[in-house]
Amino acid sequence: MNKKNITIYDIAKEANVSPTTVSRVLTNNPLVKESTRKLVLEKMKELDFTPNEAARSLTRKQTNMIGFILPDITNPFFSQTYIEVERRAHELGYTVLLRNSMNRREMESVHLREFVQRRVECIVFMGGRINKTESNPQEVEEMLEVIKRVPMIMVNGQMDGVNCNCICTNEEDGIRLIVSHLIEQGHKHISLIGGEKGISTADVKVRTFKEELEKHGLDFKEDWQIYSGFNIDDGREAMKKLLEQQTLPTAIMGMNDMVIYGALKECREQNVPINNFSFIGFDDIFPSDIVYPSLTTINHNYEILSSQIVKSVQNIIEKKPVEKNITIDTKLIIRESSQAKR
Amino acid sequence: MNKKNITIYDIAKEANVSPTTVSRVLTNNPLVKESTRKLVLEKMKELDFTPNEAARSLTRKQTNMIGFILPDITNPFFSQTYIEVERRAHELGYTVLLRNSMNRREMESVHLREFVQRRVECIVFMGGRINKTESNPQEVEEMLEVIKRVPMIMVNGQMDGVNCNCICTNEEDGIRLIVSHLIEQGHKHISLIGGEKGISTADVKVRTFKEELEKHGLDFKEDWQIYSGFNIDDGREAMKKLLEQQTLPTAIMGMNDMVIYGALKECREQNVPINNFSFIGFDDIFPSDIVYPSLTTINHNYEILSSQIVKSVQNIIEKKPVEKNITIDTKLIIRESSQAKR
DNA sequence: TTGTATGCGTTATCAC
DNA sequence: GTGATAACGCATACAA
Repeated sequence: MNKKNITIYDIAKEANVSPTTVSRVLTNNPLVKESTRKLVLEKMKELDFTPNEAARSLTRKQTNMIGFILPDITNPFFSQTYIEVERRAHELGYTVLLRNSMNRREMESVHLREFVQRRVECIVFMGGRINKTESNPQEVEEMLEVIKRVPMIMVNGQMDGVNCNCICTNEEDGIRLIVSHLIEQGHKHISLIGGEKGISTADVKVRTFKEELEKHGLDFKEDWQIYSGFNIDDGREAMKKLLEQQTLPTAIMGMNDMVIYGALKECREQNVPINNFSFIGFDDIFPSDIVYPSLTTINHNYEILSSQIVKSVQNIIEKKPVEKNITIDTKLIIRESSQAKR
Repeated sequence: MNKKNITIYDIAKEANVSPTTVSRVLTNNPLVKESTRKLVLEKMKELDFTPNEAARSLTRKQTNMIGFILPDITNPFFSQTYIEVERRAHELGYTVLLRNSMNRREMESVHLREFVQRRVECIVFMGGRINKTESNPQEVEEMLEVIKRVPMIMVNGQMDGVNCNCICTNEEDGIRLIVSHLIEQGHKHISLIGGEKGISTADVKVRTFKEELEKHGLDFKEDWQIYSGFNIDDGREAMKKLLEQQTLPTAIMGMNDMVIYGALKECREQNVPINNFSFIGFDDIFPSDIVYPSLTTINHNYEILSSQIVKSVQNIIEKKPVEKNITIDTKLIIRESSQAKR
């Protein structure tokens, strides 16, 4: 904020009308005569006037802001989701506030508090606390406090004890698509690497994975399901452990694409031919199309996901009915890494 | 904003003090007795009070917001820069508003207008109009209008006729590092692909590239410098054209990493051995460490870059002296793609 | 230390 | 169609 702030009073004076009238043209009130509207607009241009959004928010009791908390925008999974939300929200006149939590609880708390303070009209939450299979009581309580003040949408997660809108990828189905695909390709020995026990997205995948193996009459081999984490290095670590085993699988699924990037890296490091395995990721983030071999993976239908998010946001803000739980179907993207071998 | 908004007046009543006193504890004014401060805080907790940021902004005439316009947050180059800025700004109590312009001028205008309206205290600008070698007069004029109201920092760009703070990567030096490295590796036939004529970052690189070749007594071959764009597909396209040539280079530099990802892809598509060439990118975005072969490239020193951005933001807002033009040195990251061949 | 009065820049409610 | 006037929720100058 600079020097002399010019306000609707200044415009009013210049245009020989009341501040009210100026306000009316600002709000596109049709009750104002065309000629005076023109005059006012002219003066606004002349004086380089821009309405103060803080003042507007104060009186209208709405900020047109929505808050978006996610773990890490440098992860393409999140940026691909975020950018679509931003675009669509913008079309509806909403400004989105992005905050990275780095999956850290204090960060989440700080951001939540700020959002409440700034009176965002809806919060979109991804990652962190809403991805724990067993939710932490303190975190639950905090969420409940927040939800009393501002509506929230949880994306790809939920919290027991927090009744709130959820929009989730159908991860179970994603896993089914993968297993079916691998079996079609003739695989009987499948590994699942990465993720972390207690993180719901990992638990769900492991559970479904087991179910699917059983359904198809395949054995689940404990040693081939290796937790490690969700990042590239975690993928390397898991792959390293896997390669130490006596017998090896022929196909390797990752908790996400990142993990597989790491696995590929580890193979190269150890001079293990990439072709020994079929690799499949999860998320279909953009590098999966450019790594070598390009990665077969599960796509989240980002457009649908983000459009659902924004649609829910809008309905919530406008107090229209909203589906509490929305599931987004995934699709299998087949690339080089899972082509039939030998 | 929900039901009955509770305000400092409600707290005041509950605590039997004046609203002023409540305001004082909100602003950490030390003049308030410890016991009453405690009482007030207690009541605030009891009533679940959160100060209204819009109201605060209005009276204090500061919003603690900074605006950040960049082309596309899904591009790791930008997200890697952005996230560091967000983190550091947050430590200083600033909220950053992120806006994607998709390099589109109208988008930039819309965002600029919104920033002015929301009274952000500083704008950080990347990409789009500030990367044109010849700046558009209308865009210049708009920028001047904006700058009159809110200070701006241009990152990796500038505009003739707009006197404003600039923080730029030393791209010339980056190119020099690359050429030297390639020559050390014994290369005499070097190509530069991607980018777009008229975009300053491309023009600068091409110019420096020519200078460096000459300096080292190598010929600049017109056919080996191929414009196409900055994305993966543009890289493919350029590589395709290159492969149609009679004689081929032994080393290929890209305008950025993305372009090289595309080039690698095209080679595979055409069954051209990757090993025929040394590849070098620019930016060191994260997939460069996981593509195959991992990509030698130029790193922007993201920590230094972002810390400089935030430092400048802070100085500008606090009206301390600021260096108008800051240059950030790059560093060469050597990976597999440029190891000596044959 | 604490309280009163006023301003911040809009919008909304009336009345004219 | 237009104009006073009162909110909106907080901070600050000035008093006490």
